[in-house]
Amino acid sequence: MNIQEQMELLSRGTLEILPAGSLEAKLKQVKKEGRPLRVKAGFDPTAPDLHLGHTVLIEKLRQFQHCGHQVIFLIGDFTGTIGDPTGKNETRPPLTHDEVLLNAETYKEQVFKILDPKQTEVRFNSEWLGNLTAADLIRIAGKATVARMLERDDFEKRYKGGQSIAIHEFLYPLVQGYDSVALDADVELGGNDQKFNLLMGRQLQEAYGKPPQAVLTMPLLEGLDGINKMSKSLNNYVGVAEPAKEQFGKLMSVSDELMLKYYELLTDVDLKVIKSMHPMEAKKQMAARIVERFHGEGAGLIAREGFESQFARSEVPDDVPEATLPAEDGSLWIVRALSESGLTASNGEAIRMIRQNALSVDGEKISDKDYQLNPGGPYLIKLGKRRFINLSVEG
RNA sequence: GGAGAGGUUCCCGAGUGGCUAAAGGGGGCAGACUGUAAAUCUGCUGGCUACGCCUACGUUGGUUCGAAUCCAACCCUCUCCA
Repeated sequence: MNIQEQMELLSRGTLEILPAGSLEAKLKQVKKEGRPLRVKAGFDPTAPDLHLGHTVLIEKLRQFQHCGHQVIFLIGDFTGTIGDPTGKNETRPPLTHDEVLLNAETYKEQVFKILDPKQTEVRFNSEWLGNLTAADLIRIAGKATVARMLERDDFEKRYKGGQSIAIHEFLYPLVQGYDSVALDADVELGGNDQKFNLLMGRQLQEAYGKPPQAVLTMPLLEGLDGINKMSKSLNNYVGVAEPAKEQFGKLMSVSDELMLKYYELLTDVDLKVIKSMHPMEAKKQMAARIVERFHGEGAGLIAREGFESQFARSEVPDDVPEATLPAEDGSLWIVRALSESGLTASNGEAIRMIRQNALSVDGEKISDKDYQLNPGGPYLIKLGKRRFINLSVEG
């Protein structure tokens, strides 16, 4: 692929290339040197699952590979073990190194559904960060200023908004930037929220006498709520490893407006075509496409059929879980059945659901909270639209 | 180190002695409707086989018939000054 073609592919969907023209310059340079680009992207292994938000970046990495370049999939195991000690609203328990490594394993598994392992170098930043001395760290810290740190959008907001900023949070960008120094990255890829950190990488590379990396930022994918960025902690995500049915259902729950953004960032379909379609049909196709990507050919159609049967025609899905509970005094109180089987979190919730007319047993609406199940079954218990269980009662 | 503000339920945020399981909003869940787990509207949103009991307003004690509300000590956060 010539440089022109590469630029076209690589810049599609990107928000910014910093500094402008740097990527093209890098491409020309490595071509002259007869080597591939070293393209770095970092991932924080604080949760075991990758979600669609991450795949925006991973897709882009794959495109780099398609152009023949070397991808460095960097796992932030060192930073992950420190955890986020802001402590106030989001007290995240710091992970142990073992937990982080375990998460990293699942990352690899998931990420190679998209990336080519032969062109991927998986690295852990504890390799070099773990060996830094206090003196080293202070030397790195000397390369940046507080005023510069406060330019970062989220720091500025928190600072002005009277929220706490712990000192070590200033160290994060530095440490992350140092990764680029250690890895001799030519290009670093990140979400738009990482822009500051990515640029810090440039600054540090220069300070250490190395050529500064080109920076590529990608738009952040909004979560299912359409407001916040997709993240596990906000529970507005679609996980790469989730069951097809679950992914499909979640994708169907996005607003019509958000659907367009998903098409834009997660597919290569022409948006004009989508806008001319019926929104429901467009959404079903979007969900199916994405499901196919992670579950293989045909999975999208199966998920779609399951969805239509369960929600459009109110049929019972075919994978209803089974459970057995013992009777008490000859029968089983329905409220206890619901809470014990895990359909509801408590008796109180079960009673509320019944009062709201959400319960049916074997297709019959039950509105009496004192309803008893006789020994036998299995009873098909349905709570709301999505919770099912086949429950047997042991006499 | 000094002066001030503050810590409330999943989140934000009212509440300054009993009417407070605690306004309002968000989120979540349910119902109706539909074009879908969109949108909209309505309701519910600590636990307990429950007209009652238990647990909850940073922590621990205290005052009081009675405390999220008053007092004391402590912990934590923010602002200004140094």
